[in-house]
Amino acid sequence: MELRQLEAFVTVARRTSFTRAAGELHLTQPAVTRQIAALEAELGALLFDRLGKSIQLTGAGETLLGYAEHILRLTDEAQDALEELAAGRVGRIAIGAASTLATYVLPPLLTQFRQEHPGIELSLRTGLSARVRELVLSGVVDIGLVTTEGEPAEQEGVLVSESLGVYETVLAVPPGHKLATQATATVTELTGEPLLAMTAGTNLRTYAEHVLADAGVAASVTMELDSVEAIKRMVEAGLGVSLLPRVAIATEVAAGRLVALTLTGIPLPERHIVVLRRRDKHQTAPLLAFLQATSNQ
Amino acid sequence: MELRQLEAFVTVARRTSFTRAAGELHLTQPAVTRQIAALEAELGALLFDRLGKSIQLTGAGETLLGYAEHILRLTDEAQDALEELAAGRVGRIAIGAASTLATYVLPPLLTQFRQEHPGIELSLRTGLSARVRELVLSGVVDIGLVTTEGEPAEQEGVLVSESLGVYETVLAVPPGHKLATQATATVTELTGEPLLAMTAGTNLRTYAEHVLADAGVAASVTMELDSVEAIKRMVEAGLGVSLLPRVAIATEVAAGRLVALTLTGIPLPERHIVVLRRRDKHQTAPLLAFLQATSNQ
DNA sequence: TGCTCCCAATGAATTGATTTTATAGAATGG
DNA sequence: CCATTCTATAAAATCAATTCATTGGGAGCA
Repeated sequence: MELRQLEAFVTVARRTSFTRAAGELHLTQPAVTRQIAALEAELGALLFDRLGKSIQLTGAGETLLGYAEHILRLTDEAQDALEELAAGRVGRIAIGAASTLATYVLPPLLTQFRQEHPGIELSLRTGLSARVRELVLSGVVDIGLVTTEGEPAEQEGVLVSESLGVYETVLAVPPGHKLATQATATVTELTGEPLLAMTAGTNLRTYAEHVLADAGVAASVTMELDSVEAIKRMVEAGLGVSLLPRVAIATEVAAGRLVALTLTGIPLPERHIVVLRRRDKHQTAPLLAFLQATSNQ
Repeated sequence: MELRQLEAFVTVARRTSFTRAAGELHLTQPAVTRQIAALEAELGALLFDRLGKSIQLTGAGETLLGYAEHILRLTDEAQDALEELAAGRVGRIAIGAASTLATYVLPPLLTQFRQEHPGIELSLRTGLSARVRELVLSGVVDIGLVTTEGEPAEQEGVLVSESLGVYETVLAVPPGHKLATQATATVTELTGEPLLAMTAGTNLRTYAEHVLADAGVAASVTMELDSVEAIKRMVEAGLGVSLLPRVAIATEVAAGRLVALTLTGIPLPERHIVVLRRRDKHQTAPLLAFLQATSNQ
C-alpha cells in the first residue's frame, strides 16, 4: 500500500471512472488501472466492480475508501503542521542556563520573547555552567547560556560559542558604606572588609578567591551562604560587602538599596555571558528568533 | 510522501539509528538514509539532527512522528477491516426481491442467516420481478429473487440466473369445501367456483387468467383484492377459492386453516423462484454464504 | 443485428526511482 | 591518537511505474 495508490483509488472512487481520474491525476488511464490493480492484488480484495462501461465500489472498496480519505487528510495536516514549524509560528525551544543567568538575565528576555512569539513553547533547565555544556552536547537542550573565563573560543569540538557581553563582577556595598560614594574600587581597598561569599565550589566563590589571591589581599570571609539572594539581603542589612555579578544586583542598585562599584585592576581575564550550541544541530526558525532576541538585548 | 518512507522514518525514530532501522526493515543503511533524505527534501524540514555518532529527532521530526504513527496505524486497521470482509465475518448484502417472495420465502431464510452471520448487514428492496431485475442490472442490489415463467435461461446478457425450485401455484380452499378432501384438482374443476383474485396487472393475476383461459374454463372472479393476505382471510372465511403460490399459504395449510390442492393438467410452463445476479459483479464472501444458505433451503 | 463509441485491461518498451555495493567522512570512546 | 561506529555519497544494478499502442467487451443507436 502506498499513498500514491490510495490517492489514485480515492480519485477513481470519487469520479467513478479510471479515465477521468487519470486526467485529474495527470496520468494515463493504464497507469491508474495498474495502481488499482496493485492495490487489489496486495489487499486480496476487489475494490471496484467493472460493470461494462461503468464501475462501482465494492464493499471492500467502500471500507477502504473511508480509511484512505482519513489517511490522506492526515498527510495534508502533517504537511501543514510542518509548515507552521518552518515559519516559526509554533515550536519549542529547550534552553539550558547557568543558575545566575537563569535568575537574573533570562526572565525579562523570556517575557518579551513570549509576547512576540506566543506560539513557541519554552523550556528551561538550570545547572552549573559545566552541566549546561553537557546538556547542549547531548542535545537535551537546543542552546545553553553559560559564563566563561575569558573570551570564549569561537568553536571547540562540535560546540559553537557567541558572547553576549561581559559578565562583570562588581563590589556590592550598602548605601551607607564608606566606599559607597566611589564609582570604582580596587581589590586592595577590600582589605579588612567583612566579606560575604557563596559556598565553596561555586563558580562565583572560586572566581572571588582568585581575584583576592592574585591581588595579594587577605580578605576575611565572615559569612558563607548558598544563595545570591541571601547575600544581597545581608549586604543591604550592613553585615558586610560582597563580590557579585552586576546583573544580579541591577534591581537593587536601581532602587538605591545597594551600590555597585566597578572593580579596577583585576588581574584575571574578563568573564563572558556566552550562548552555546552544537554546530551540527539544526537551527530552527524559533531558535533563530530567540538568538536574535538575545543579541539585541 | 510515501508510506514506505514514513515506515522507514518511524523505524529510524524508534531505534534512533539509521543502521539499526535498516536491519529491521531488511534494507541497507544507504537505502534508509535516502528515504529519510527524500522525506526531508520534500517536506523542506530536517527530521533528524545528525550528532556525529548518534541522531536525534528535531522538532519537525517529532511533529511528523505523531502523524506518521497515526497514519501507519490506520493502514493496519484498513487491512484488518478488509480481512474481516474477505473472511465474511462482516459485510453487507443488498437483496432485491419480488414482493411475494419477500413476504413468504425470505423471512425464515433471513432469520436463520442472521443468526449464523450476525456481523453481516442485510438490506432488502422489494418490487415487481421486472423492477428487481433492473435493480440487479444497475448494481443497486447484489442479488435479486424473482419469479420467472418457465425454466430460467442460465445466462442472458450480464445476468446469471439460478433456479431455487418451482414456484408452484395451488388452489386454496377452506377446510369445509367440497374439494377439500382431494389432494389434487384439475383446472376444469374450478368451473362455477367463486374465485378470489389479485388486482389486474399483477403477475399472479396474469398467470391465473392464463391458466384458466388455456384450459377453457370461464371462472367468475367474484372479488378482486390487492393483497394476498386479504385473499387468504377471505378464503378462510368461505367466501371463495383462489389460485395462490404454495409458499404463501404454507402456514395456514400447516395449521389446518386452509387446504392446498395441487393443480394438474396445467398447460403453462412451471414458474420458478430464481436468484439473479450480474455476472461481472464480484461475489463477496457474505454473498456466497447467503447463496449457499438459499440453495440449502 | 450490426455498427460505432467508450471504457478498462493488457503487452512491450521506456523512463524513472530505489536499492545495493563500495567507499568516504566525521565523531566518539578508549 | 587510533580504532570503531556511525551517516553520507557515487556509481551500477535492480526493480517499479509510466507511457504508447492495442485489444476486448459492453452500451447506445439505427
